Amino acid sequence: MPRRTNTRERLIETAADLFLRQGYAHTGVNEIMQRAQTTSGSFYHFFPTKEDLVLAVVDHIGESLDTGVFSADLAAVTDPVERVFGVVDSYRRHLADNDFTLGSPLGTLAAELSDSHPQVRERLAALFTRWIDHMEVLLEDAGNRLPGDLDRRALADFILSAVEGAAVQARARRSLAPFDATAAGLRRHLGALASTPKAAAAPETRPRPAPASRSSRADWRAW
Amino acid sequence: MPRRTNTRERLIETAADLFLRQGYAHTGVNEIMQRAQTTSGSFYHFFPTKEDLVLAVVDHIGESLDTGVFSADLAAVTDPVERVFGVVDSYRRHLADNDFTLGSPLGTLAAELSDSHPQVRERLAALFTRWIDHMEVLLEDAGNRLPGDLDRRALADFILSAVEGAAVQARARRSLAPFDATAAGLRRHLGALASTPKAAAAPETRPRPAPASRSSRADWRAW
DNA sequence: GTCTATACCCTGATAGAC
DNA sequence: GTCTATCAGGGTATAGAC
Repeated sequence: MPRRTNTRERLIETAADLFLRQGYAHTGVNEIMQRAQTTSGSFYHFFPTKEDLVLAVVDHIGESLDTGVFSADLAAVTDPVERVFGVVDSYRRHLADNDFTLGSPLGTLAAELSDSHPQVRERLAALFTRWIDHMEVLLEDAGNRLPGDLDRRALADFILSAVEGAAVQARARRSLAPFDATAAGLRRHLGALASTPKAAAAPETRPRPAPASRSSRADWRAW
Repeated sequence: MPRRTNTRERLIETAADLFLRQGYAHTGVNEIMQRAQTTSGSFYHFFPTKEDLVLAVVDHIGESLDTGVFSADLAAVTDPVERVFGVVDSYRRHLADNDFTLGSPLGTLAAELSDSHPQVRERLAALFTRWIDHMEVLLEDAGNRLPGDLDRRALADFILSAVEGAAVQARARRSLAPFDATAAGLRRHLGALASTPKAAAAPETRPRPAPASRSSRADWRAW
């Protein structure tokens, strides 16, 4: 008895999981179809080609950025700088909860497909930019706790690089140690930047949408 | 007239180039053989399986770490902290010289193969560790220019994460801007750590092997 | 929208002469 | 150590009934 309502979503989520685990090229459409409990007819009804599927996967990851990592658990944290580390911690949980079998969605796909699949690369580049946009807002929100002349966008680039690299390193070494060392480095870095605290100025708070009901553990598949 | 002396090396170098460009799974042994000007008989004489080849590629990258990135151009720089940024800059040149078609050797292979190819993952993990070992030595060499209680190994982890992540990001965005922002972040970070300069103490110098003759531009294939 | 059956190619790998 | 010829299997994708 085939589920007939959400086949497309099942395919996308199944593919996302497999692509992040084993890579795009190493994952056959047959495997995707089997795990998603569908057949060839359905698959190619929704996705004319395998590349169309990975594009949909990237879009799916993009949607998940806003609804998951950027808001879910993090909405509860009011301090903008702490929200930065909320994002960092969501990467950490992603690694630990899956026992290092899943890489960072953006970084993993980017590493494999940046050169050979231009359309994928473009969309991933756009998502990296959105990640930085979001981070920049948080750093802006930190207001006078960071130096006024600080290039917040460059700092966001730096944070993204550190987190993505930490994820790759942690996965290869199967250890959270390099990730934690990286996170500690970022903390020290932001701490040093804020080393001229304006007499512990009250943390900036902007009106924020009410936190959505959230699961106790944010995992990236549930983004 | 077949070259009969260095077929094995040609195969390894050709494969390394292709794996870093397009990925391991996306690169067929046929393509490798053609580009290396060899045939199936030779290939399987040296490498019983495709995975044996990628293991050899990883070992090759490992050798190149010492002979290339870690020593070539950098041996000329005496200041240990500047040598750290010499390594960072070798990543930058690697990206720019190849117009973002090649990723970081360690990070690219790790991202694709960490979960599906345990042996590859193990060797890459060992190389990451060696990278950090090397970096740690440089940071030790910096002596009293860095705080005595600073965890130099953790700092090395942080630097590696930042550089690897910056490479992925730069490749996806086809821009050096995120890389440069990351490098600038690292500079600021090390600068802040050394913000208590012991009245500009004379830079530590340790006896160092004479710099080998070096090409004007260090590219990773020539590691 | 989903099913079955299948085309067709390219993949990694082998055999055996030279 | 290198060559040519070839295999078996899995890869993506298609056709057409329901």
